[in-house]
Amino acid sequence: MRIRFWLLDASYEMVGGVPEVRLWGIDGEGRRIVLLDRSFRPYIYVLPEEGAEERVLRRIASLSGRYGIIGTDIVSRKYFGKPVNAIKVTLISPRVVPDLREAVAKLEGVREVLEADIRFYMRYMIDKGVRPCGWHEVEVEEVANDWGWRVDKVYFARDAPRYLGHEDPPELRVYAFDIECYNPLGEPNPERDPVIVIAVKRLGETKVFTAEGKEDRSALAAFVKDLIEADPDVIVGYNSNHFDWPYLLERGKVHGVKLDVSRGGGEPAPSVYGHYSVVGRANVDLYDFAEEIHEVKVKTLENVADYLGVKKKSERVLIEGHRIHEYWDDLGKRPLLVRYAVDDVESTYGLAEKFLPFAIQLSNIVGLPLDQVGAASVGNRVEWHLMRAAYEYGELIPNKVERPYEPYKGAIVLKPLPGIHRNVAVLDFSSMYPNLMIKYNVSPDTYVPPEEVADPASVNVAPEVGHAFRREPPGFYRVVLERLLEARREVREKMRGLDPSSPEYRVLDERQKALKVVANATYGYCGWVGARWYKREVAEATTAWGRETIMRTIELARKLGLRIVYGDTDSIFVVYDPPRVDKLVETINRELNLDIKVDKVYVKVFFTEAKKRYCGLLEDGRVDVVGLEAVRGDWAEIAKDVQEKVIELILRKDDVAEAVNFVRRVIDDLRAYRVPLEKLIIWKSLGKSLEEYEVEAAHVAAAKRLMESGYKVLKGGKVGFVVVKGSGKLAERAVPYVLLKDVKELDVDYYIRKQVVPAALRILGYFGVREAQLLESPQRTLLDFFGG
DNA sequence: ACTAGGCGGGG
DNA sequence: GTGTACGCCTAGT
Repeated sequence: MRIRFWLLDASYEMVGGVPEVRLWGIDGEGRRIVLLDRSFRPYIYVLPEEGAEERVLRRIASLSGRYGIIGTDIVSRKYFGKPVNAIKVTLISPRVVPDLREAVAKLEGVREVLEADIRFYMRYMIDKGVRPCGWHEVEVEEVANDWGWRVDKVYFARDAPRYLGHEDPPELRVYAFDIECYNPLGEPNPERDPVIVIAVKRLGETKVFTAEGKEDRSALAAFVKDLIEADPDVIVGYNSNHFDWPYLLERGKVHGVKLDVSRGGGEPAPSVYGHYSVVGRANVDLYDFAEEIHEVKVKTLENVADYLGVKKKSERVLIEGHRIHEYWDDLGKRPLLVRYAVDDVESTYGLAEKFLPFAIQLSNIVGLPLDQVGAASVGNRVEWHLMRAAYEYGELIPNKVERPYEPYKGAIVLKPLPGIHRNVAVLDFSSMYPNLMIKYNVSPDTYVPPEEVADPASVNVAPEVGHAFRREPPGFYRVVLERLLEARREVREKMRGLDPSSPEYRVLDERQKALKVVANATYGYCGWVGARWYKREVAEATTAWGRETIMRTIELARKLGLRIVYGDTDSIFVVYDPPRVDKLVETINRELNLDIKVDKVYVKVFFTEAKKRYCGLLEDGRVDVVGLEAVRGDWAEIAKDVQEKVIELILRKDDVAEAVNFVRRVIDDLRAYRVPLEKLIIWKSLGKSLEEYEVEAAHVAAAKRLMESGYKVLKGGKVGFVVVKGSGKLAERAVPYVLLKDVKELDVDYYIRKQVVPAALRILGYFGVREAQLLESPQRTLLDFFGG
């Protein structure tokens, strides 16, 4: 019998002494299935020293019995592009691989042991061309569900699954959950504090399980029962890998309640990249995807849901985390806490609808299972994509090696022409670094050390740095990047014929975004010292060619009579003259064989003296703010608001006087404590743990005060503080806003002189406005006095 | 008056 | 644990 299935999750177990790969999925009729394959065996590669093949082979053979080796074959592969003979050592059990690796590495004549650190089910998927979040077909035999797995069908594979494609993903059953914990002592402790509310949501239904007083055993059990009954394909939470799951599991231990919610039996288990694995389902922590939204500074669930239009903050219950226990203890307020949990779980479910389509495409492209792809770092995503490509390309996968950090030169940023410019076009190279790597065949396997360059005509030599790369054959990075960019072109081509509101269009759009993300991240990856395919020369040559490209573009633009006002990395800003710009685009296309296009046109754009800081009014009326305080997360909201308003008045109305008066009014409000506390909080993140700091910065001092008050402050966390009156350093006056007792303690003068005034002057200074002017009294209108 | 540490956002 | 360039704050000398 032949079936089609869409792959959701992969796992393996040893059964009767052999490894059994389990592919959990959904078939063409919507049945949940598991496919068992016992035919695959783990292997590693041994790279012998020159001429040592036979010797090493014999030595490995002598280890056979001890390690369960069932095959040793000499195979031809490539290693950094060079043909090599490697010994492929096949064995029975994946569990023995680490030991075998160590034993073999010690043998005389062994240069390197490769691919001994690849998880067994990943190895299976790579070798069989099986892809998560994609359709496959396979010849099967149905078998009895002896273990009581939570699936409709259990099959034995009679041959290898054949990958069909990623189109038409099935309808997934999504289950969102969120817990609230009793926390009278600040941070809740799972050994002591009960889970008081568990809110869950699936399609069309929201439920709440609550503790009885401080007794949460039955709530826990009811949650487990509900989850099993819902039988979701995807379980989503917000920060669930780092809070909800570990907390629930601890509570389960306290009560002896097993959180046996997987499809194969068993609890969620800590796994790679810090995620929890629920066998047969995809456990996705949406926080991983929210992290990539840079527009939201403090990535709480309510902020992210608000930003994405999933649930407005104004239309939901908000409770400060440290007050949750008060709402539980006060029976009158308990319904509010329940509503809060429901708002949270509805937000989580809404985020799943926003993020999952992208996550699914990313998973399919890089080959990591859906539950891992979000948790994996960018570097790991790129690397898995490369590892898959390496297999197809006959290239051995290099080991991870520890290397010292080596800095190298990056891109060019032009000095802006300060002031206001009208009608400015921004010209952008599309995917500049990937295209340069393709164009010049930049790759670790095409790199030719200086002493080995025999024929200068056969290599591309990078400007400034002089690194040489063979023109032919195509390097590994070229092959991979060409494939990605080509796939993206095809997807975008298909999108053209579709209705943008159709589900098909949405899927394709998410796919093209994922393809772009992976292509663009590949350059950063190649310059990361932790990368398997790291090569400093590759990264260094790529940026050198980037600098050359932008400089030649500037030259060409000038020759065409275009006036350049700014440029950064892969873009130039020119006074828009359509015929000349068209000519430039065409010339670059022809002479550099690269694609540049008009990305946007500013009706007006304003530059200060500083690079990477400007603002502009777009043709459609929107205002872009780049790099300025208004868009930075480490300035008080009041300063950001003021700057944004000043920018609007300058760009839209050319009204300096009105802008000045606006700033004066805000200063006046500050002096009278008429500004809400939220607008005075300064958020900064902790780049390291508190002990590691060399200087006592304000946010570090504030974090220490938080710690003393019983809050947990971790590396990577954000600290919100306000500045209070007093003498001495800022650090001595930085108080966590949650600990502020009276707003009258606030140092409004600090906010005026160090926040509002500098932010306003960054713009207004260019128009001759000085600090003293801003500090004068505002002209108040009647409206201001009578509740305007 | 100066440098260094620290941070965040940009391309 | 993707890269470098950049500006600007405060601490510290």
